[in-house]
Amino acid sequence: MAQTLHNFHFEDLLTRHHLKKTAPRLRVLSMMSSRNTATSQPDLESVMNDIDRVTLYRILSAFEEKGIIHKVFDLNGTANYALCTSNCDEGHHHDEHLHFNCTNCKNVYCLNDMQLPAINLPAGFEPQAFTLYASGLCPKCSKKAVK
Amino acid sequence: MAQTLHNFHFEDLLTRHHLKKTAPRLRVLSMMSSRNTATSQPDLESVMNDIDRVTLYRILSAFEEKGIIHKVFDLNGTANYALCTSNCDEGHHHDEHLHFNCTNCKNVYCLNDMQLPAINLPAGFEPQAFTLYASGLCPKCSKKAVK
DNA sequence: GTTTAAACGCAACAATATTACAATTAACTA
DNA sequence: TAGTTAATTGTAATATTGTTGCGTTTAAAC
Ligand SMILES: [Mn+2]
Ligand SMILES: [Mn+2]
Ligand SMILES: [Zn+2]
Ligand SMILES: [Zn+2]
Repeated sequence: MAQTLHNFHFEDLLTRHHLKKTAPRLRVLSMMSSRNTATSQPDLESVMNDIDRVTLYRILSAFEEKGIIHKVFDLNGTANYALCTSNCDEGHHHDEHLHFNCTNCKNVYCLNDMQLPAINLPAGFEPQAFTLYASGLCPKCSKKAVK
Repeated sequence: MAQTLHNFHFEDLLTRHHLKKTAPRLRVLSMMSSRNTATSQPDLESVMNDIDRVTLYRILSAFEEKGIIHKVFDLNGTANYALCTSNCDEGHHHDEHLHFNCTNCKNVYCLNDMQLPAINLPAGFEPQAFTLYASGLCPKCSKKAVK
């Protein structure tokens, strides 16, 4: 996480997905990759406050469609966005990892390594995707709590 | 589900939680208990369109605080509400069951019997609650799909 | 350099949610 | 049973989040 990705990586990413390289898009990618947690819509909006809100929404939905980022709602129903690390395809994500929502700092962590256990459902239900959330204290906040 | 609950049950419920028995509250309880799926905020609002929106929000948050209902966001981030069946306490829910969101009819099902498997997290994370969602086709919609 | 589809910015609007305060009423008490 | 009061409701104003339509700009292709 917080791996040092350079601008040409993002430019590459955009080209591969047939998206024009534009300043707003590169900024969104750069911001997201600089964090080790997902970024909430309000955060995005305040940091990118010189980019039009509509443009931001369009960038986010384009990225999501292309499989570049995924959207996850936190416990308060707020949208959070994070880069996909699991080679998601256009229109087909497979980010079935655990999301951890800290009740203290509100951050949403993508725990990419945590695979979901097998779940079986009552007869009749035909599941296509699973999402697992955990909430509680993240490492930083649990340390503070000990003090 | 869709168990025939009578008005005096709800009145009882309200008294037990030190909530005044009012028409809007009884109607919300009655509506929710008549369904076997969670009720979305838009649904609630349109069915209860003669109750003020603010009142509705206040009823919902009061019920949630008291452990009478629980709130679950569907895949689109829309709030859905369902009665608690797991003896939730004031300020402390334990509705850790699976929620199934049908991609066709959009209904949210509380699968109260499905317990979550044990999940272990990376070091440092201190989970307090888990939430598991599945999406796909519900029994009704999967039947239709076969035709 | 020209062309053009894609992307952006702006304005208007829709949906969801919250806050402040005045009016009403369910529940308690005398 | 009437009177009192805190809880609840209604109303208005505002905030936040998200969408749509349309004119302008620009990255990319030729
Ligand atoms: Mn994630
Ligand atoms: Mn439920
Ligand atoms: Zn935290
Ligand atoms: Zn269905």
